[in-house]
Amino acid sequence: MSPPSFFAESSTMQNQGQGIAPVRVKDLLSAAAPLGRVLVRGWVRTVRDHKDFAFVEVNDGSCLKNLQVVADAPSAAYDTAAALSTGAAVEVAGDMVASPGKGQDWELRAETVVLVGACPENYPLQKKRHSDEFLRSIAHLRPRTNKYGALFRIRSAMAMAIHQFLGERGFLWVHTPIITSSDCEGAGELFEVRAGSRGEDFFGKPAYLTVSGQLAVEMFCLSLGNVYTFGPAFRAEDSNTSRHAAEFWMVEPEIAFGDLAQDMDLAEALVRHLAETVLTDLAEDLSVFTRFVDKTLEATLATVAREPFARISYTEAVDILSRAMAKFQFPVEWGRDLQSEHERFLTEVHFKKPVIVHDWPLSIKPFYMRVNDDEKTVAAMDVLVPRVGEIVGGSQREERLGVLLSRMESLGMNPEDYGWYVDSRRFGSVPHAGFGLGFERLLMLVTGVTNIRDVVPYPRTPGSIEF
RNA sequence: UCCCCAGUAGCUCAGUCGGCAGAGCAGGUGGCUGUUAACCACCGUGUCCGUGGUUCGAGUCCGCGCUGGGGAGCCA
Repeated sequence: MSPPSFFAESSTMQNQGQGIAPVRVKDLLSAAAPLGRVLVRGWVRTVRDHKDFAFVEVNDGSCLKNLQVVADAPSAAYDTAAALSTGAAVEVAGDMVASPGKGQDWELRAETVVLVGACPENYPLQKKRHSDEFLRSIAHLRPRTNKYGALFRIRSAMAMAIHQFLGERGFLWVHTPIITSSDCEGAGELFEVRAGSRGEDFFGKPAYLTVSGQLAVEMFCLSLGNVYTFGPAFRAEDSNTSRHAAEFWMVEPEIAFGDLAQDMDLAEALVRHLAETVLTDLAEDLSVFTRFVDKTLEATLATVAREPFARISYTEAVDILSRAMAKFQFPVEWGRDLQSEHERFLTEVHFKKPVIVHDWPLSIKPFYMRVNDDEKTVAAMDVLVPRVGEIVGGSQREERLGVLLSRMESLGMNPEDYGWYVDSRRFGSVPHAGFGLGFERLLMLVTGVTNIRDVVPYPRTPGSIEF
């Protein structure tokens, strides 16, 4: 049972419970023994009223299950309960007793039922399945459904698990800036930031929303040791797909004195740990997705969590794809980037589990990735997972000043624009490596949800910022 | 940004060859002694996405636009 509510004593809300501390439904339903007189607050999912009694299903968001409230007639509690409608907010006080009916262990025998907030008949959520498209149009109400309640509890738990996993391994969380000045971090179009009437004058130079905290966090890696960022990133790309959003969250660990092998080890350990966490700690919420979204989800997650990822070089990947009998729309040729269909073939058809592809052609990767001895490839790696595709992208960073400068030069970049970044290679440079894990793509992996818009509370995509 | 598909009641959808706008669910009313997305009976529901055109007549055919979805590119 969780600790008593912080608000138990200080609540200003007038309730009928005569000072009883409110209890969350999750704690009530998991109780081993009767809890006596309790107070519950939540939202009505459905009402079944009969002549002599009424059942009210109350959900307070703490867990998937509803609490069954029973009100006997004749009583004021019955009159209020029978008149409740789906969506109404209620406060119920009564005795927690073993349920004589089937389907639940406990139920709340209501002494008082208070209508906290009424809900009229034009409430959009009904006691039936709705399409994801419809629920997306009422994003402010969809967390009241079973599926999205479970989704956002899982989202919170995954974020917590990431902090815990990295924290336990000595990684420090660095809050890199949301507003940046570098206009060429090597990834995508930028959103420009303006300050009302002062415009660009506010910072004295153009400012943008960050596309990645990597360059900034590298500096802290070279001072604090192992570090990570975990926060929002923004891309102004006109991407209209189920896997892209203009605002999304990324986890970006950076390993001091680390190489590509350690980078792959950490990425694999993190993804496997998160899959295991969902399977073991979030089984109830996960069941929604196994039942209604993807019947094979648990098997897929078990494979992710418990089998080592395949690891192949880019050159080997090209070899496998060239020999594959599958017909690809796009040609496979050393030096070209892998297409979605190629990624899916590797992870879904060939290996049937997550695959790490490492050592990519230098010509298709950004300036900060470490050049290998062959001078044709860089120490980069992508983690590909079934259904989602690329979930992690990372590399060992180029720590040699001369090599970094010549890479920037050959890409037409001006090192003076990155003075602070280049400085780090001048003053006590060390090998280091890191990666970015797309948080929403991780959520798609662990829930089976196929549209990124459905794992974000209020999704932002081109032409869409309704909420 | 490109290709494809869709838009009809609050929701999910049917609507034949161009000829009076339909069903289920939700909602309302009543009934029901333990229900589980309860059940039974009865009741209401429309800018057929918008706009222009073809036609005696358009939900239906054609053009344009908007919105949503699927796929591609880019990427996390």
